[in-house]
Amino acid sequence: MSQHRHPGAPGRAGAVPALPDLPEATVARLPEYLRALHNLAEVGHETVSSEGLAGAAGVNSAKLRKDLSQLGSYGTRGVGYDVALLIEQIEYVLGLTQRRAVALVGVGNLGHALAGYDGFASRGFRIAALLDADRSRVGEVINGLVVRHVDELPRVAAEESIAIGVIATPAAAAQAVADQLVTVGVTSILNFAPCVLSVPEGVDVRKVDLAIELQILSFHEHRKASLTALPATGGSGLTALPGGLAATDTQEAIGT
Amino acid sequence: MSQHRHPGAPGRAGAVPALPDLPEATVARLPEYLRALHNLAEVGHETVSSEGLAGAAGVNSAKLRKDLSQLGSYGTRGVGYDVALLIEQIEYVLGLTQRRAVALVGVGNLGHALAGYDGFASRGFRIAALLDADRSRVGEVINGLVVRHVDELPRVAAEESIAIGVIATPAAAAQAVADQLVTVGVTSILNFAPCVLSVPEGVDVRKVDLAIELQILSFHEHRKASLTALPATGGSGLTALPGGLAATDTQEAIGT
DNA sequence: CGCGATTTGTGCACGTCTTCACAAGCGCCT
DNA sequence: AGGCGCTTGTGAAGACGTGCACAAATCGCG
Ligand SMILES: NC(=O)c1ccc[n+]([C@@H]2O[C@H](COP(=O)([O-])OP(=O)(O)OC[C@H]3O[C@@H](n4cnc5c(N)ncnc54)[C@H](O)[C@@H]3O)[C@@H](O)[C@H]2O)c1
Ligand SMILES: NC(=O)c1ccc[n+]([C@@H]2O[C@H](COP(=O)([O-])OP(=O)(O)OC[C@H]3O[C@@H](n4cnc5c(N)ncnc54)[C@H](O)[C@@H]3O)[C@@H](O)[C@H]2O)c1
Repeated sequence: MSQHRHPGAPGRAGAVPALPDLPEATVARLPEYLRALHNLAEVGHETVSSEGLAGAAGVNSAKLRKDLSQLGSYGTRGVGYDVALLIEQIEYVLGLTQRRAVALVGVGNLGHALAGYDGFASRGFRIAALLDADRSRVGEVINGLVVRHVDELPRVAAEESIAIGVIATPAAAAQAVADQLVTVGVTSILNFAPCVLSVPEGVDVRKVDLAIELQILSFHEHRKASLTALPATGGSGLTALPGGLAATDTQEAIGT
Repeated sequence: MSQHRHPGAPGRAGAVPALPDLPEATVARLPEYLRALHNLAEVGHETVSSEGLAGAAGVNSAKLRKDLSQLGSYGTRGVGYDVALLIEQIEYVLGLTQRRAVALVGVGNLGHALAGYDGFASRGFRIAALLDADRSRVGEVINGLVVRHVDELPRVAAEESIAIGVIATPAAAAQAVADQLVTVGVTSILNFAPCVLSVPEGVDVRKVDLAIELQILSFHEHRKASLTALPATGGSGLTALPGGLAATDTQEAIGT
């Protein structure tokens, strides 16, 4: 019964965990499901239906079921999904069973905020190093970590096994930093600098650009403003649910 | 021929220039083109080919041309696009001809970084207010702006015309803040708190979740690692695709 | 004035993602 | 045991996004 052998969780595995080749869109949503599941677990839910979880994660329930079926997951018809098991499954697929080491390069305005952020630790990551080019910042201690000079990157990479590099330097320096990260073997980069990075094949880059998000919102504002002649749909009022559970799935959140 | 009236550039506008109904994917890329165009303009380029701009923005040139054609934009065959004109066009479509006012709620760790960020001002936005619930933070001056209590939101909204609300509070408070923003008429929200927001129809929400980005990267690390263990498959593998496309989801190798 | 070089704009085919709708499976109750 | 209500997993259809390949348009030059 509880002996559902899940595809490759640490305990047992046929041979190769055989990571299914998940669609990118699914991969991007798994972390959201995971967050929702942790919230549910905290409130004591042992199982959850696709409808319930979809609501908590802000997606369509059919999409959620398809996503979960993709990773060979196990729900029970008529009952739903086992929350704990599903957490374990998703964490395994996302590679969160090992706590990955993150190197943060650029400890300025934004870097400070990131360094002090506890969301890293609580979601499967560990800041292994803070690096900056400014010698006057080197030595500063943030959250128990000392800022080291970026030239020490090779040494740091040798000491710790850096899985992910985070770039929070000005755009002008970002490409150089990316090159350095790649040189020391980093194959995943999260870039906060507003610029395009060029990296060799096999290296993944994701970017976060605040201004782009705002500009997308601006576009929709503009569009909405130009439609003011249209009748408003019956305002249903806001649903204020206790933080954590959002039941209505009617939201305009724009994906990707 | 020049009869092409471009939608409504500053010069004058008939009335409402009927914003074309752009695909979301296109909207999401326009800001990237805009950034690249500004860079090009700074270096003195007066025109740019789709190939050139696509390179600078990190996308496929056919996609770029299709995007630009969507917004009825004008290139000149055999020449390319006029950089200044294109900037004007895109800024118009994105609604950046008016500098939009942003209210930032939650001036903590992250909020401080955002408040001190000059990327707002330089990309078409103006921080109109800093708000926090913690009375001990009220009165603090950041970057020339004073932190006000969140209860003053209605007054602030009346004074300034807030177009966009940015939420940088803990997740537990985010829904309540969103409700407050909606109440005072804000219809676009950028949410940094790791939670799903429930908002009435007509309100747009975009979210930025650092942990999700990291977890997506983690998945690809995991997948890459599980492939390294395997023998080279057939050997077709990675034979230096010249500038070809190896892009999986975000971006990978980009030639210039 | 016409020609060739260049580059845009787009028709088309293909792949990915979303959503609906429903059969199959499960547990509970009688 | 059997039936009933609930929920999953998935086939199929359609919407959406992508990239190729090429005709149409424009410029510069002889
Ligand atoms: N502050 C924000 O809220 C915010 C928001 C979105 C994006 N960003 C982007 O994030 C980046 C950082 O922003 P910021 O406000 O923290 O800037 P900042 O100037 O405060 O900090 C940049 C830091 O990077 C360091 N640095 C510069 N070159 C370096 C190099 N080659 N190697 C290592 N470190 C180097 C600097 O010494 C400095 O400490 C910028 O690209 C900015 O556009 C910032
Ligand atoms: N720090 C980061 O780098 C980072 C990165 C990604 C996401 N986040 C998220 O951003 C949010 C803020 O993070 P932080 O590190 O700045 O936290 P923080 O605790 O430092 O700051 C939160 C601020 O919000 C204020 N606040 C609380 N309730 C409020 C309310 N109802 N109305 C107005 N203000 C209120 C608090 O007084 C505090 O000043 C969190 O949800 C966090 O998960 C932070």
